[in-house]
Amino acid sequence: MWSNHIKYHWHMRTHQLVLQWIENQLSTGELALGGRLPAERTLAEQLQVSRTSVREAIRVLEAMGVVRAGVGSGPEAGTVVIADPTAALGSALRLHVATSHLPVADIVQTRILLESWAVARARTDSPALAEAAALLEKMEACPDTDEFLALDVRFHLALAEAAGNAVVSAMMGSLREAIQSYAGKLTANLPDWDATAARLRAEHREILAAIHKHDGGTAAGLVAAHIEGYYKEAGLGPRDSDPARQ
Amino acid sequence: MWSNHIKYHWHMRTHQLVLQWIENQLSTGELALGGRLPAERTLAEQLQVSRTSVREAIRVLEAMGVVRAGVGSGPEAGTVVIADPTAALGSALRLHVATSHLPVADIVQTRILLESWAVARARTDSPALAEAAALLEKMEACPDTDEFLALDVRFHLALAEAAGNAVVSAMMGSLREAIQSYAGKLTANLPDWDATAARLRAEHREILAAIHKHDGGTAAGLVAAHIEGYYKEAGLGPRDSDPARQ
DNA sequence: GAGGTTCTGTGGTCTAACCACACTCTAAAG
DNA sequence: CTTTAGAGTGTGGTTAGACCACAGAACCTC
Repeated sequence: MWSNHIKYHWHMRTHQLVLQWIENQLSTGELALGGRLPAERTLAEQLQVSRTSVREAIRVLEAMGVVRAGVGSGPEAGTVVIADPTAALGSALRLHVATSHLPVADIVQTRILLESWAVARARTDSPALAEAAALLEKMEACPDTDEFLALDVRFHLALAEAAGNAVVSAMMGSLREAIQSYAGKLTANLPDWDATAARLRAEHREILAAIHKHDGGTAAGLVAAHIEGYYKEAGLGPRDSDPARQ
Repeated sequence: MWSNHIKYHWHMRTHQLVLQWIENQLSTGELALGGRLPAERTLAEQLQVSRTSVREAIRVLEAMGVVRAGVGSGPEAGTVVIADPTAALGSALRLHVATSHLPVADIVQTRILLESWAVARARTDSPALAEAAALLEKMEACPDTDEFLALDVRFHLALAEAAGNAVVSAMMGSLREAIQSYAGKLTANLPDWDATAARLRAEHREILAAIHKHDGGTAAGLVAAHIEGYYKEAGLGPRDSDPARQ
């Protein structure tokens, strides 16, 4: 995005230079996950720029989930490299939804796409599946609606992770916030929450069972129907909700 | 991401406050697409923070593709609200690929997933399809390999847009950089580029034809085979490359 | 009226301070 | 000797104020 744009007369802004330097360090492996960036003042001196510019670059990386900044000293302090792709995608999605340029219906549709794909190829031995099962247990005896929804989102996230595709997992994770936010609003439209919750639990069990029977196709269909059914029941179905099919 | 973290003793950083304020303005519609933020100095005074903090917030928004900052005066100047979801996702993906936490194989796999889904439900009357056809024409007489690849990426991007899902389009767009970067590297492994290029063109035509015949299923299959075939020919197939199926 | 010239407001950058924090070291107290 | 209270050190967080480059607008001069 920043570099590679062969625009002559393009005066690269200073913080982008810092960004480029750090990205290069990441590419060459000189900076790896868990590694720490030089202190802001040090880095500023090294690159011959002001600390301000260094900080702007770090803010961007932080928003992207690439680093985490911590004050003080010790292992928790300093600016350390992390890997949280979800952070960037999630914030970006939320912001663009705020500008009304990413319709909620599209998000639901995308969720169905990603999730049905993921369960269709979920690995039976994935630890994420075990986590999903555990979450399902918790949901069995969960009286609170909000807590139930939170668990529900985590359950679906776990399903998405079971396919073992980091990009798909990250994208699903980034939808999490958006999903939880309006899923909560939708419960108000439901006539009988207890009945709905019971149905959701039952459907979750069916999905897990299908996965364990290595019946990916069925699992995908169940997931699609599950999500679709919820939004339809709440009166806000995606504009075209059947999953990827061919 | 920023708020909602119910951590007591959590001192929100100043630039996050600015971020929150701006996001709120976007949500309520007081700031809309094409609108201009108050000048940095003005905003700093309004929110009773330093200009530095305002700038850090703006840097983040800029990286997310939410605003564009321009110097000088006139319509091109100032900090303007834009909508470029691709920017955020693209940069984030590139950075996380740099940290080796998003395997290329996963990206290819995700590309196949999104793209085959998109063509399966492409709207025949979509302007994106017309653009795809135009790009195809250009590729017919394109001697340069790099240029051909650039056109190829744009062609596939247009296909993804034809489904009319903004989120899917944004995600595909964000993969663009990553795709083009290693697609270029892969050409070195090809024994006969001219032959390959001819085949790719032919496959593109088939895909477009299938879409226009409203045969989404066939189109999806063709796209999957098309992408998969290329990477296999170059000796770097995704680890599991068949598209969503049920 | 056409052509410069100055004015004004914008973001871009830098410096130099100060703060809060969390660990580390040290020296006094027991 | 152990414990503990305090100073020391290095980190990011924040601020104020200054200066620059830029681009349009308003103003003059010819």
